[in-house]
This record gives sequence, structure tokens and C-alpha cells, in this order.
Amino acid sequence: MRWSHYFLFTLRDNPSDAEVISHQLLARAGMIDKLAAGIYTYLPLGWRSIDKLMRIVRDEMNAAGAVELMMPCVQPAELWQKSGRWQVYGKELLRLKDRHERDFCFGPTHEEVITDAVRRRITSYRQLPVNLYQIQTKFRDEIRPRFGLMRGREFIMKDAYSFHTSAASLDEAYRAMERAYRRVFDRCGLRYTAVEADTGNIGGSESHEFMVLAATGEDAVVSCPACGYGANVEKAASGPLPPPPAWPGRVPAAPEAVLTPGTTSVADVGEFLSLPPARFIKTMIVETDREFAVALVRGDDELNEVKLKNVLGAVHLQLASEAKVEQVTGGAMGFSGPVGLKGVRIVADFEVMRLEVAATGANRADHHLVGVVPGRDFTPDVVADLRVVRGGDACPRCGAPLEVQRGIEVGHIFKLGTKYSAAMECCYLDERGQTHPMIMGCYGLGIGRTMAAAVEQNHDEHGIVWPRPLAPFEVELIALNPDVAAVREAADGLYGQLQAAGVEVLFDDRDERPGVKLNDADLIGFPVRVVVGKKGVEQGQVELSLRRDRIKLPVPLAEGVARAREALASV
RNA sequence: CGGGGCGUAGCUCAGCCUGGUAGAGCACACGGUUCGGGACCGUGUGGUCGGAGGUUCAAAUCCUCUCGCCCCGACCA
Repeated sequence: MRWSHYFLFTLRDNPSDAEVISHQLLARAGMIDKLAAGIYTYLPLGWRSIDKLMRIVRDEMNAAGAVELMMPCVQPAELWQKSGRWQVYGKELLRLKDRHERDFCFGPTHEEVITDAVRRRITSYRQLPVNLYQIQTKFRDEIRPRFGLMRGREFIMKDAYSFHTSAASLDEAYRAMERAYRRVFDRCGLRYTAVEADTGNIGGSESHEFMVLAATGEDAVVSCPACGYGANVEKAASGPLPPPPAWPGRVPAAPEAVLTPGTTSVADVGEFLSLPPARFIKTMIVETDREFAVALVRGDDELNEVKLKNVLGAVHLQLASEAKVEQVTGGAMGFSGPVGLKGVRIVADFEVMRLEVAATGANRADHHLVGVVPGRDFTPDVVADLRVVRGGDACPRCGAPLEVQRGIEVGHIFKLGTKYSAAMECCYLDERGQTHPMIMGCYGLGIGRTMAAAVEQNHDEHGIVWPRPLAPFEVELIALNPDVAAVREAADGLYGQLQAAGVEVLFDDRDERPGVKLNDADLIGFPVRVVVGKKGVEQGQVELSLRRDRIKLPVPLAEGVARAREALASV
């Protein structure tokens, strides 16, 4: 492709609304164009990357035995009412009406449609299992789209759905999908990790996320370098913490109230009473879709709201407002504690119950209780893992120190079970003629997000450094001085030869100054660059360089194509 | 939805506080000099200052409302 015949416009400045590096670079490199919040055009260069990634994904899905189809974006409300998600999904579901005022939505995911398609065709165990996938544009009306392609409202996703007669069969498909995902991300040259994940509102029994490791990731990933344990921080567990410093002095027979004016944070009270934060019981009042509840974690720990939500069986959970806190505890916000609380469920973290004595709020303004003994002075309704795991905590499997890194969730696979098949009567007859709901799995992979993640992980101060499999073109050929006949002829010749050799080449034949073309080449970041300049051509040479190390190497003009292909093979 | 910030030329921004002829750089067009790391000189095109209402002799500037965008939080296959 000749640049002069293409549709490629690079930007010198970062767009004012681009904050993360992948958004900045993809926009400056002329690959994407924002139309509205979280809604982007893939310009020709960007679309080539997307197309390459989709080919890799198709390849691996097909190899893993999944079958491609294409479902509609616009879906009738009836299906969603049947699964119950018309009510549950909330504002993230973009709803619309047709001219007859009938309700539709723009599909954020396709469990309903696929389950409907399968239930009307498959009736026998003999026809199972099946695994169907599509690559398609989704729409989710996110509360807050951000970070360019990383969290769009409209985005391209590969989604697959499998149907089974047994947990063993589902497990087989699940493992096959896991292997396929690994191959996809391996082929893309990404550094990633697969971790255990919370199943969220999708539901199901088991779930793994594929995280591309990058500092700008929205998620925290906990991993054990010793045994390979890995989990999203929402889900991650740890071994027991080391005990906090000893309680100073004697443990009283009953909690004693002390005056602690104005000290509402653990840090403040700790300093005021000369107690370490780990000796406090942090008490948080939460409000869920069904109740108020009280969560207790050790003073130096953070509450993991996802874990708490799961323990409480809640769909939504938030910290209670000041007024609600006072209503529940009878005391001021910032002075809450579990002692004497009535009428609410109390959930305590394991580490709280391991404290033989502690301090906590007195449910009375400007007062705390010291000498509180868990189990003696209060009894939680549930004891569970509620804390956010931190770097250095013990691995729950082997005890080695855990690491915490940032990650971008590019894939997520779930064992769904019968949640949708039961609700939508997607059933089969077994050998004995009995009816059962099918057992389902679902498997998502964000196409645009993976492209953005690749840029987050592969760039330098000059621009993008594409891994070859995702590079829009493999080689950029630059005619530095196209007004010089010898240069033009040499570059034209190389261009024809590269094309004939099947190399994907973008030929920068623009009438621009050398600096502009060289800087643009760095910005758009194809793996191999071939520069034809006046001086070189006089000596029968062109210059070859790799984007990653930017080392320039003169090669004979006649060997240009062969050497470029060698260089490509090396990346 | 809560908190913060921003909407002025295709892009990045200044001007606003303290009301008085709408600006710069880049991009684009033409001419000239340049040409291996984002050149220079000259000329030129391009803006209902996000929108509506108000105050005023006069509004990009002050006030009210509204729309859009970005960041933090809550939320999130």
C-alpha cells in the first residue's frame, strides 16, 4: 500500500481527551478516532490490526472445535424477560423501541439469543456438546467509559457459548477454551497471566480471567511466584497473617469505653491510644439490595466488597450513608463497633476473630472500646474471608509471599451451569428419555481491548512497537528523497519486490521531509523499516532497522527484500 | 449518581479574573529557499468562541439553565 493512496493521518499532539498511553498512541498513529464517549471508529490502519487479531482468534476457536456464527445486535425484549435479565441488567443495557413501540435492546452479551437458538434445535443428548462463537460488536452503556478502547461502550468481542450434558463435558470444553486463549495471547506476543476470578453477575461455578500485565491495568492481580497460584484481587485469598504486636497491659474482664474525641479513622485513634492499627476492628455498615449488614476487618486491612457481596448473597452493595449508619448503630459515623449491635447481620473476617483482644468503636460519639475480645464481647453471624490481599501476604496454597501486579482483563471464561438453560427451558432428553437443562459455559475475549493492551505493553517514547502478529503492516518502506530519480526508482523497485514476496508493506511515498517520515514510522511502529535515501542509493545500499531496538544497518539494495524478510522472521 | 476539571479555527492551546475590532503554533493552499530525525520566509483560506436565555450602550469574558467531553469514586461479560 502506498501511503499517498491510503487514508492515514498521524497527529503531532496527543488528543486532549486521551489519558492513557494506548489511547494516545492509537489516536496519534491514525488508527482510531473517537466519535463519542466510549465509541470509536477503527480507521484503516487500526482495522488491519483488529482484523489480524480476529483471524488469530478464529483460527484458535476453530482449532478448539468451536463453530462460528453471527447473531443480531438488536434483540427483542421477550428473550431478556424470559431469562429475567430485562429487569436485572439495569441501565447498562441499552434499550430501544421500534416504530410499533415494541421493546428491544442492543446486545451487551448473547446468552439469551444463543440459548434460544440452541433450545429450538437440540433436543437429544446425542446432539451434544456444541460450542458456538461469534465476533461481534457489543454495546454496554457503562456508567463510566474510559481509557480509550480499554473500556468502551461499543466494542468488539469474541463470545462463545458451549452446551453440555455433564459437568465433565463442560470441563473438557472449558479446558479447551483455556488452552485456545493461551494460544491466542501467546501468538500475539503478550505477557499475560490466567487467574481465578469472581463470577460477578454472570453467575456460575468457576471462572478464569486472562490478564495482560501492564501498569495501567484496571484490575489488580495476585500471584504466587513459588507455586503459580493466581487470582484477581476480588477473589484472591491468603494464608493467615502474622499476629499483630502484643496487647499492652492486662486484658480487662469487659470492654472499657475511652474518650477519643474527633478520631474517626483507625490511624487517628491508633495514634491517640498508642495502639497499632492491626489491633483495631474496623467496622463498616453496608447497605445491600436486601438488608443492612455490618462488616468487620482488622484495622490495617481493607474490606473486599466483592467478597462481602458474595457472603451476603447480594446483587448490589454500598457503604451506608452517615444517616443510615447512625440509624443502625445508634452512634456517630466513625465510632461504630460490633459490641451490642442488634438487628443486623454481622460478618467478620477470619483475621478479626484471630485477635485475642482488640479496640473498636463504641457506637457513641467520640468514644472507643478497648479490651474487646471477639467471641466474648460480640458474636458475628458469619465468619468469612473479607479482606483485600496485599503484596507480601502468604500464598493460600504454599505460604510463599504473594505478588500484586496490575492487569488488563482481555479474556474471561465461565462455567455457567444451568442458570440460563433452566430459565429459558433449553433442555435435552437423556438415554432414559428424561428431561434436563443443558449445562453451559461461556467464553469472552475483548478484541479491541486486546489491541489496546498490546500497545500498553509494547511502546516506547517514540511510539508503538507492534508485536509482528498484530502489526497493521509488517514493513514500512520509506523513500526519503522521492524527488531524486534514483531514490524513487530504487524504492519503487523494492516496493514491487516486497509485494511480490508476499510481505505486507506500507510504502511512505509522501512528499514530506525526512524527519516527518522517520518520526511517523516510529509512531506507527511496524516491526521492520527499510529506508531508501540519496546517499545510500549512490553506494547501492538501503538502510534496514527493527522498530524495537532502532539499530540501523546498511544492506545492499539488491538484498533488500531478502534481508527484510530475514529481519521479519527474527521478530 | 457524587466530587473535580474542560468546551475558542481540522488539531493543540492563549485570551476570560478586570466586558470594548477573535489570536498563536501546527495543519491546509500558493510562491520561494530547503531536504537523513517533526525546516524557514512570504501570502492566503479557515471561527454563529458548545447551545439557550439574561445583565449591559457593548458579552468569548459576568449571571442562570442546558448539552458534551475528561479525571477520581461508586459500578463493571
